[in-house]
Amino acid sequence: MPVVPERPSIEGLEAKWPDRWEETGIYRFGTPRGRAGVFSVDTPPPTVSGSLHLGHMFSYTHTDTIARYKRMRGYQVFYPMGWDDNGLPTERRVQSYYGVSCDPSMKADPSFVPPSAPSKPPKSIARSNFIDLCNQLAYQDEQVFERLWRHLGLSVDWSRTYATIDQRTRRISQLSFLELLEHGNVYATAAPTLWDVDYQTAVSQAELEDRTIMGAYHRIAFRGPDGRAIEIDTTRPELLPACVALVAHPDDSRYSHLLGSHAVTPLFGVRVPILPHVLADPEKGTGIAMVCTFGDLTDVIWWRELSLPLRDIVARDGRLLEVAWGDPGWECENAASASRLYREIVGLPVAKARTKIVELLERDGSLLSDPAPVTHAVKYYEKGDHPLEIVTSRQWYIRTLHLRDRLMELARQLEWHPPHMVHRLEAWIEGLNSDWNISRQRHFGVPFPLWYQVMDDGTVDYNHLLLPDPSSLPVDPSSDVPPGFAESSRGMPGGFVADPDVMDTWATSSLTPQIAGGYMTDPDLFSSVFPMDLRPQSHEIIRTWLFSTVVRSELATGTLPWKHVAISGWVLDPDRKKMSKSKGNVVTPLPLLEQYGPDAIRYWAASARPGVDTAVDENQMKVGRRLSIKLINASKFVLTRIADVLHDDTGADMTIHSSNDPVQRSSTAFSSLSADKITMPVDLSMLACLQEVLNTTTTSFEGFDYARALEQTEAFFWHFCDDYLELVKIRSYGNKSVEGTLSALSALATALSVLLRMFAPFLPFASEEAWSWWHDSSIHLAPWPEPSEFPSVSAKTGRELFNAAATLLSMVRKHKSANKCSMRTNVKELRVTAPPDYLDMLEYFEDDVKAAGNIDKLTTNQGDALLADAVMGE
RNA sequence: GGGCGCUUAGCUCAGUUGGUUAGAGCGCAGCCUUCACACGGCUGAGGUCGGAGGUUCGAGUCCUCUAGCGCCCA
Repeated sequence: MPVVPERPSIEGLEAKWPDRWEETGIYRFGTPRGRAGVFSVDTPPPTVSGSLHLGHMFSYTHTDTIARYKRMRGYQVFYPMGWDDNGLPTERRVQSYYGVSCDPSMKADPSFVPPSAPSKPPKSIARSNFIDLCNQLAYQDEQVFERLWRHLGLSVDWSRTYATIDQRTRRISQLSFLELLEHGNVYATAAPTLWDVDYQTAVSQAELEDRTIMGAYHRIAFRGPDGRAIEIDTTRPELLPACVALVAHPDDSRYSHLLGSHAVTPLFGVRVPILPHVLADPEKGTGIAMVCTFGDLTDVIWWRELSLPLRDIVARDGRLLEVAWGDPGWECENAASASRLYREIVGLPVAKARTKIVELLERDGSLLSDPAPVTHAVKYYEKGDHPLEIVTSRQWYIRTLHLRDRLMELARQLEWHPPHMVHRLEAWIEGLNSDWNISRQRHFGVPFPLWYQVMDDGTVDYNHLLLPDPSSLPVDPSSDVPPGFAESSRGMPGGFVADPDVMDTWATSSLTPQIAGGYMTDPDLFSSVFPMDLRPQSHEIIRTWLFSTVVRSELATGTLPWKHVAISGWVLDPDRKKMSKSKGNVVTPLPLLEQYGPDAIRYWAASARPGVDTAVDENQMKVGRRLSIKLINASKFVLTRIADVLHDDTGADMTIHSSNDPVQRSSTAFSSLSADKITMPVDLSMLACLQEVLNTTTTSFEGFDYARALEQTEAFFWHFCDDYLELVKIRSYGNKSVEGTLSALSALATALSVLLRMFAPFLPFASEEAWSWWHDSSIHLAPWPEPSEFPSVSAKTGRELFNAAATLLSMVRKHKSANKCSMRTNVKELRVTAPPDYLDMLEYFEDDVKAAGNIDKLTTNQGDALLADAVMGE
């Protein structure tokens, strides 16, 4: 039986409601009734390694307000949560948490027990034991995350949770790969690849970032065709042994006489061609550059476009490789001398090799001046600590370059909120310069579902793929065997070998609409939810997550994966600095949730405009907390008024614990109230104002502008409490006319019902609590308020009337405040001077203002402006 | 270097197609406690909208230039 508590409170609501919501399954998606009635959300799964920070609370709240609004609009809301647990972040977390490292060459230990404390130095363990630890730790983290999300009140359907490493995801990810393969959208090739030497894995364009670092130009002398020196500036002299050409701009008159001839490198005596290329920048250094395989991406372009030979000297660990000077591919003037010099640097990490080779050049007299410091932009893996190297290796690529025009078209078809965020994607597509490398030389990820034939001479035939039966997916090619082969022929002549790599984490997480929606596994579901209605995410992952998801959707279905994308800003620390672990200014959400309550955190989050970076602001949280309390108290007031006045002893739908003695009084109060009982012009006018606010709020929500919706609702609510409740308080007690009282109570009930529902997407706890005092079912399944719930409004009862009454009431308050009186102080006489149209309205609210202001007599005079002069009582 | 965004009260931010004396919250000041709310309420004082120029009867709102901050891309 619903009860209005005597002392309502927001304390403990976060412990009470999530369990009930779960028990009653109000957020379950259920069986779809067709695509039109569904609103589907493709939430980007948060990375579970590490901890949730306030930024997560922020952006996921934005999404939740939209989901709740759509649910109240009658949509079946498809809103699952996923965990992004595969990939490097989890590996790193396991390595540091347990103090272990993965050694793929070790055999699995079936009795392996994880170390209770991190071991130092890290203990090497087998790949399968390592993966077990990854799975275990990710699962633990996911439990913590889910509790936090529930605490925040996300209206997620937890029965549909997925993880990017789980069985279903691996199956869909591998199915999708085979589909790409079948349609020729993925290919493998040995090519120059951006490589992180610490993680020892390839890195894709999307994972790069430029960092400006200090370097130095070293001017070194090559021997020109006429024996004179050609001066070259380079920041990477250690790559001199890998030099394969010199390039100058074709229009650069300083070097045009040299083009087509050859130069000889210092120290190693290698004869290299001097060639023209437009990318040689005459402004840079001496204007003529050495091409090495490979110092940077421009080298790759020159190497490819000028058909230069390959001289690989950087190993995957970032150290210089052994080189056989004088052998084919390593021709030079004096192999013995080249070998002797190279021995000084072989095996060194590139940075050390650089120092050493500068010494050698200096000794040789080929270093023409002291190194000149420069700052320059260098490519890094976004998670890495050392500049990327470029190594040649075999990798799988998804074809994306040829899609550029189509992707641009798709980018513009998406509805962006806010719209200017489309530029981020356009700029990215514009700058695409390579196909998408999806091979990663890591462990905890989705393996490529394929093997290669080993020929009779023992070499691997990469052109001869061995594919699994799709029904057998997911497979792990390192332990499963291809159809028709036995495990005993693994690695043997005539047998097979597994592709050793796992897919880039984006290659899997780009499939979230397909994973959550059951692509190729649940066609009915998929057709009910795809393309998804909404993709919420933050702006820094537009080029990665959003982009890659659009690519995969286009390749799989030829459509966009979603209709709308809503971008959330970043959460900045209270000083408006970006939060980062290294700065130590990351704000953890749990203490704030406990201190202010989830509604307050949601209020702070929902107050931020879509896409706008927002500082952590505890003041806003306090305001949200106060709003929740106010909502509870106003609800108590309205419901108590209704029950106290209209109680009778026949019904049994409501119990009131009123002031002194908790008397149980039953009432059929609400059946006595209805829209047609609302007859008083002020009441009708207040509802007309509310209806207007409902209209604008609904429009805001339709445009995904939750912040404006909240602002509008909140502003009216304070107006309602400060002015309307005060105006009708006396009348609602029912000591004058029955008609006036019923009108006030009916209007209060209507307004409260509408306002609670308008707040429900933002303050799901407080609104549910107040709603539960007079309803059996959840407010979150209640319909969004509709115009038909409001009484019709005549010209006489238009929106001005309520505001006119509030203005006069405010003047009375101001007068009392200026005279340092209590608001209840008696006023003998209020003399109102006002224009005629105001005086016409006054008759409709005169009694209410007199009651609210404790005014004995109200007299009027006609005048130009509204004035009110109060004669105070004794 | 190219692009995007921001710059409005002490602070954090609204200001939708240009239109009456520019708004909110916080903070601040003053006042008010039986009768929904002290985990409160009321009232008030604070900006001429980064700068310069222009279009217009009229500009925070449009245009040009410019300064600073942030971000994206190269």
